[in-house]
Amino acid sequence: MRVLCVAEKNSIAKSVASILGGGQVKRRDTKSKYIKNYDFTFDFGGYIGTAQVTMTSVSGHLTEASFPSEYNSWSSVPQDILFDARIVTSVSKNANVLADNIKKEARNATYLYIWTDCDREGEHIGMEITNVAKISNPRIHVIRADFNNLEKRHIIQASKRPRELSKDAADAVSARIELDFRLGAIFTRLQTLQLQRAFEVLQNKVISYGPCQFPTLGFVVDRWQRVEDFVPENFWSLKLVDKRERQTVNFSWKRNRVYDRLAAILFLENCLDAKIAKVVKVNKKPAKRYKPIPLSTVELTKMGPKYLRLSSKKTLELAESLYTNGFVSYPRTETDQFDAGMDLQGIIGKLAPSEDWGTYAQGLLDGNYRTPRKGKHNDRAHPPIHPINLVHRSALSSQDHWKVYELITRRFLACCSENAIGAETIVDLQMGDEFFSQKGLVILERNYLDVYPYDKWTGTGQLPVYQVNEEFIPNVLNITDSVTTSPSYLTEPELISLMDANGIGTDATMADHIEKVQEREYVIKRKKRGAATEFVPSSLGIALAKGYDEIGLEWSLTKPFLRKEMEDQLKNIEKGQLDRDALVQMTLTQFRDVFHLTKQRFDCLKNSCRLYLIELNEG
DNA sequence: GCAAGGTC
Repeated sequence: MRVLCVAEKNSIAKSVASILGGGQVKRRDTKSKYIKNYDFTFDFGGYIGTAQVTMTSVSGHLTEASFPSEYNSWSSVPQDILFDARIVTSVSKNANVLADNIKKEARNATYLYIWTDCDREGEHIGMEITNVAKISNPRIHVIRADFNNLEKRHIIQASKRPRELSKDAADAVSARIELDFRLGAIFTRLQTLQLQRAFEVLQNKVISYGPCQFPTLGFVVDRWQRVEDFVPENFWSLKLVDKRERQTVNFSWKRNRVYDRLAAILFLENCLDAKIAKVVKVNKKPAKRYKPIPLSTVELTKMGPKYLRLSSKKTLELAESLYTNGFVSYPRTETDQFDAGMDLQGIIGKLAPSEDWGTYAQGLLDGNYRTPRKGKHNDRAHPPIHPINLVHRSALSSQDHWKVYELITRRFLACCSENAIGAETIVDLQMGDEFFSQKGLVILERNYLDVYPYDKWTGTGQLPVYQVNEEFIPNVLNITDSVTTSPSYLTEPELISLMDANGIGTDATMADHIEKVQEREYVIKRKKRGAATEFVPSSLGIALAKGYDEIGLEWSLTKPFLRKEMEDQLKNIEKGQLDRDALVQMTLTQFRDVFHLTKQRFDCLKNSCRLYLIELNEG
């Protein structure tokens, strides 16, 4: 009996082989330097029993979609033909050696045991592997492992309880692949050809459309528009100052601000008439600053730009490099909760010899350890990102590698710590009919803050003593006038939050889309004052967004709704509630209308480009 | 020369 096991990536193949094979695993090289074949014997029990096992892997998707070559010419093929042109699915160039490996290893196997990640893409990759294996062995039996972590007991259990691949999940992915491919090609060709023809400055540019890149651009343009539309407004506020015990206490007005000067004067007069302020409430309560939740990919890609001066893309790349070198766990995960079974203190133990956070880690082991908080996500495939091994900064290839490793490690230690604890005093005053209040915060125990410099919690200090019902005459009582400040342009973490909330891209691809809109010169990253960066749309980016708005589609292509709707429907396919072909046809019908209207009203895009690329640029 | 999603 021979069983061929295939995982989504080498790291899983290696781990699973070492669990199932015990110490008796033989490693064979393949023609790919990333992929190995692992041979061992294992008793699967049940109908398979003891078998000779080869465990190998692919490296993500094996195949890619393309049109037959007669559709290659942009200029001679009308774009709308691509709505129903045949799509050829073939093994992608760099996956050929992997496909050959599977064909060869499948030849003498009775079972093909799929060990891809248990998510939607993993089911599809499983189908791709199946199709390739059946070329050399049409009779091979296909089963699939149901696993969501690499704990020994769990993996052994999964090996004895296979299930079938989910056709529904794979169908959802295949719908996504077809739609993204067709629509990307159709609208990219349309926009590029028409705009290149009309504008000299665009002649060498590809004006791509993508269902993720366009909404990404849209978010940047929306914020830019809000900044453009901003009109400063005057507002007025009451200021009440009390001086006692050599402290100056600024009370803030409960109404915060009013936009009418006369109103402010009336409120002030009401206070002045009362002459004295009365303490109506003194509330002392414990205050807490919660430690962070375990680190997911989305959160990591936000922290890079925010705290490390690295782009989201670069942050993820560095984390991947740390992962392949065995320093941190798998960096592409939605999970922000640790499974109860994980030995977190064991990891802390490995971190304890460090000269950077060793003392802190030892403190956790000596009694300060607290169970991490749980976030709301669990992809049932990977744990939150955490350190695997201690590494010295001199052993890493760059300072940036160290910055990311340090962030992941400090985040992990913070997760295993106690919340920061403080004491808060809130004093409420009444003067006439108006109310004022001030808060004093004293930090009592910093706890996780000691190892986690990315969080700041600054105490405002102790307030002087106030007694309830005490009355006093304020030292200062007057009106302040100010002007509202403009919103700021979108930052990278804000953009990622918007993409995340609207289902644009996946955790691992958001950074790519952000990179892509810059590469296409739709969006420009620029430095704010200080270290931070912000995104502004280019003239071309604005022109595209405005132009599509003008066309008057029900949902503009630069808005996130279309993608969000598609995501929801993919979930329905996954649940078996919607047919794959039905969704594809429905969506293509919808986009045929979008295409014809866009083509018919293409002048909107041209006019918009003329305005933003030429006229406004000349001024 | 087109997309987005895996992965190294």
